Amino acid sequence: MGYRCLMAVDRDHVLRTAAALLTRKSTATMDEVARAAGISRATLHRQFAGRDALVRALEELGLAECEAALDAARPDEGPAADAVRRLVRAVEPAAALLAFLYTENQLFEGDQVNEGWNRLDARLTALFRRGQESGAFRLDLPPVWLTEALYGLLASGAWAVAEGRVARNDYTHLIVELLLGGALRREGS
Amino acid sequence: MGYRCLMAVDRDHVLRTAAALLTRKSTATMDEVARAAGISRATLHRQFAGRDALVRALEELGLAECEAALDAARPDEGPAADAVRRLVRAVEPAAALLAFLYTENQLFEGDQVNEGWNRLDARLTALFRRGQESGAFRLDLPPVWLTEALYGLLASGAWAVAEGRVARNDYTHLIVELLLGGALRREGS
DNA sequence: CCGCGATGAGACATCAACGTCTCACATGGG
DNA sequence: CCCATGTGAGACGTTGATGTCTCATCGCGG
Repeated sequence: MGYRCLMAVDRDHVLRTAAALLTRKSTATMDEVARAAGISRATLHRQFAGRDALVRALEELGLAECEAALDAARPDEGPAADAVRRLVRAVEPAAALLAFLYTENQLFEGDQVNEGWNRLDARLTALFRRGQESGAFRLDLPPVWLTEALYGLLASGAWAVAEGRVARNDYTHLIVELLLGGALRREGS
Repeated sequence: MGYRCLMAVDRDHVLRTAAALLTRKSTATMDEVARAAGISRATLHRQFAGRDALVRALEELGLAECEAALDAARPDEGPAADAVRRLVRAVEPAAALLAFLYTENQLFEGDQVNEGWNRLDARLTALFRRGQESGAFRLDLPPVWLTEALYGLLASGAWAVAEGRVARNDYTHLIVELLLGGALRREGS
């Protein structure tokens, strides 16, 4: 018996290929997704009941990667600003997928948003709140807004990189510096 | 003779209604768009050859509103930071439409992006560059990135408002303060 | 060598949106 | 009053993606 082990690795490969494709072309066909993954449409359909199931699986993948990045960033250790820096750096590989899911979720008109996003939002919001309470972050920008803005900047950055407007290596720096420091020069430096 | 004047006002009304609907549900049907505008699908088709034509028209509308907002903000007068503030305030009414077009354009895979966007990008980039050259903006964030980030924040803000996460009245303030000042408290204040 | 399971290729029906068409209506001007 | 124009309602064919199905093939273990 094969223990279905091959199916598992294939599934992950298909998922990541689909993520890479749908990130670039969010309206890609099931056939295109299958072709991109090097499998037939039939096999794709055997692993994911339909397009919805595929998107759901991508959602869980992106969510898991974000949570993993957040865990790796140790959001409760050290200055909040440094934690944000670590977080953005850690989440960079998943940024494109996150951008896809972020815009995709705009058309889930309130039906069922994966509960996982709420948990992730809560953790991010908590990080920003910690920054405020420690005196490092300003108080007139609500943690909820900072969370939302982080999503937006991650997506914008991913697209800017994809279109060649900014260098891939600058991605983390540009996002972190803008989110934390803003465009204005600081009086201190 | 009716001078076709009624068609003009109807066209504008349809366009704005479509903008409001597609902003919330980017996959809305032509039938839904027509119904939302209070007209029949046939009439909608008489005014816009197809869905593509409708999106193109929306693109021109959003572009025109952005250019108008930029004109009204007088981007060449006074401190660049104040100009950005005026710009965000002026572009707020068009923010939702801009958010729709911003994500919609992600799937124009390089074919034909309306030349108007390039002009708008150039004007925004020039504003940020002026801020750098005047010494007000930091130099390690390229104007191109600031432009891209502005789009992203405008979209994020529009969605956050639509979902009730932030108050509509705070929209301008939140975006401008984050874009210019960042999340960190400034040493000076 | 045989059989089992997974796969690829492709046919097939379904469905939703689209675009086009016709026809009836009603509204307003001549 | 009459007609021209714009409109609503709806039928119709087309298209593209989807989901399901069958069948031939291939690889691998027994």
